[in-house]
Amino acid sequence: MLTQSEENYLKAIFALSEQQTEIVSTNLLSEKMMTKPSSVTDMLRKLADKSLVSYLKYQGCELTDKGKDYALQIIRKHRLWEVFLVEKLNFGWEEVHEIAEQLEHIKSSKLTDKLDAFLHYPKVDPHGDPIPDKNGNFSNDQKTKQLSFSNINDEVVITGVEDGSIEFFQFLKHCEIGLGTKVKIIAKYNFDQSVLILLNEKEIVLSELVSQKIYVQ
Amino acid sequence: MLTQSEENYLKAIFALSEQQTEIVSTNLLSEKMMTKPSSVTDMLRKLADKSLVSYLKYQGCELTDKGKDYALQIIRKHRLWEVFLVEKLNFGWEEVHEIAEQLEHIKSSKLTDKLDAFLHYPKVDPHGDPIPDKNGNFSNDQKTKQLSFSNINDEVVITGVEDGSIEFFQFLKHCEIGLGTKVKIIAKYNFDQSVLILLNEKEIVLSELVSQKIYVQ
DNA sequence: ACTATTTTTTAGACAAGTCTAAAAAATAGT
DNA sequence: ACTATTTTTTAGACTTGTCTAAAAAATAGT
Repeated sequence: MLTQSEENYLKAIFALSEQQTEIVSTNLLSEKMMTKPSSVTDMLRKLADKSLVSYLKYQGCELTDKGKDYALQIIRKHRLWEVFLVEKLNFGWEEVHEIAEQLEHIKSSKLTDKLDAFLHYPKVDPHGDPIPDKNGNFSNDQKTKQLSFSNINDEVVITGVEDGSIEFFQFLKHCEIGLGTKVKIIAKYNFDQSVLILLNEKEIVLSELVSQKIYVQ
Repeated sequence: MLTQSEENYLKAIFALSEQQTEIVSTNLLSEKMMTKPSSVTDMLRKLADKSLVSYLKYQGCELTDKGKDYALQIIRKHRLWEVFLVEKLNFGWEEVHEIAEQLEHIKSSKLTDKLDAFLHYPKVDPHGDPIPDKNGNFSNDQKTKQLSFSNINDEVVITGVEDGSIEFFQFLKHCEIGLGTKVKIIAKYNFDQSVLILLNEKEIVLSELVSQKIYVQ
């Protein structure tokens, strides 16, 4: 049984090795965890002792299969709780991350599975991120294409958004942008890479950064 | 913001000063917390520093108003989560306590209030224990009269059960004894203080101990 | 290839929450 | 009231997860 801190490290290593590099460096991990590199070194030795990561001095770390399974279970719990908070308790997108960070550490696989069933086995969380099943399997086809790559006159459906700041989520809420929202690309401006879209009969300009944080299909 | 351990001490002090004595001794608390008395002394000094308990060396402790409020919020969360687990996720009575022990430490009063609303503001948890409202108020009329005090031919409704072992809850489940169950007292045996009851057309003998752990009205 | 810089580790420290062993205070028995 | 027992506290230690400062290894610049 792992501590919350150990679980948070596993989750961070998993996320970094997906987004960035296969092998995660001590410094990168220390930034993500908002701790000092020396603290990371200590933790990596502990996780290596438990066969959750493979770690070689000065070379960085990588999750073992066991570590990856464990990380996926935490991610599963996090995303299921996010669905619960948004769909059942009517929380806003921007509020759920922090609470799910706490709920993901509750230890009871029976609880997780019953929650999964209660929510009718959702495939994605409120941000469009895929939810691993009981065995850690998931299909990741929601967040493949950024809105910024769409062409003029394309009519697309929003399938995901990048996990970002509270302000970013509040902006999306203000624009009425959510999963499943249909938008049409009206224009793309080369001078600042912004995109003009049509959404619910309103025209909205999305900055380059925003258009890269929204995924469509 | 308190740690889980501090919260658990507050909860234990609250429970003991309700069930046993106004002022809780170090030894009694150490038994309840399953720690050594020396650990309790340390913690009491810490809680006294935070004005959550009043504590005098060698004399025991008592919750301050602030400590009582805090304890009631934890109890509120615990019991709301128990209702959620039983009513929404179909957990059995006997399984929910351990999970609720974890969930009660999730920090978000907004979550607690939204959960309360989602469950339609329940007044009691699955064991018949009252759920404090947002302000810590609750009415305690569910668990006043033990089944053992009922008289022959009384027809009563079960309003609560004492929080007990997993085996005790499994026994209740097997007998189909739940909150709201109607029973009729058929006989009381003086030789062992057991009670014979009629429940769903079946006759069941309840031992003295069991009849004292069931509350009726 | 050698030095300068960056990255990572080691060594020693600290707070929280626990323990054991010993001392001090309170309580009980006669 | 005095001693024996019980209760409670103190003192010192250990673990977890963190830190700072210094040392060691790896990387980059010319």
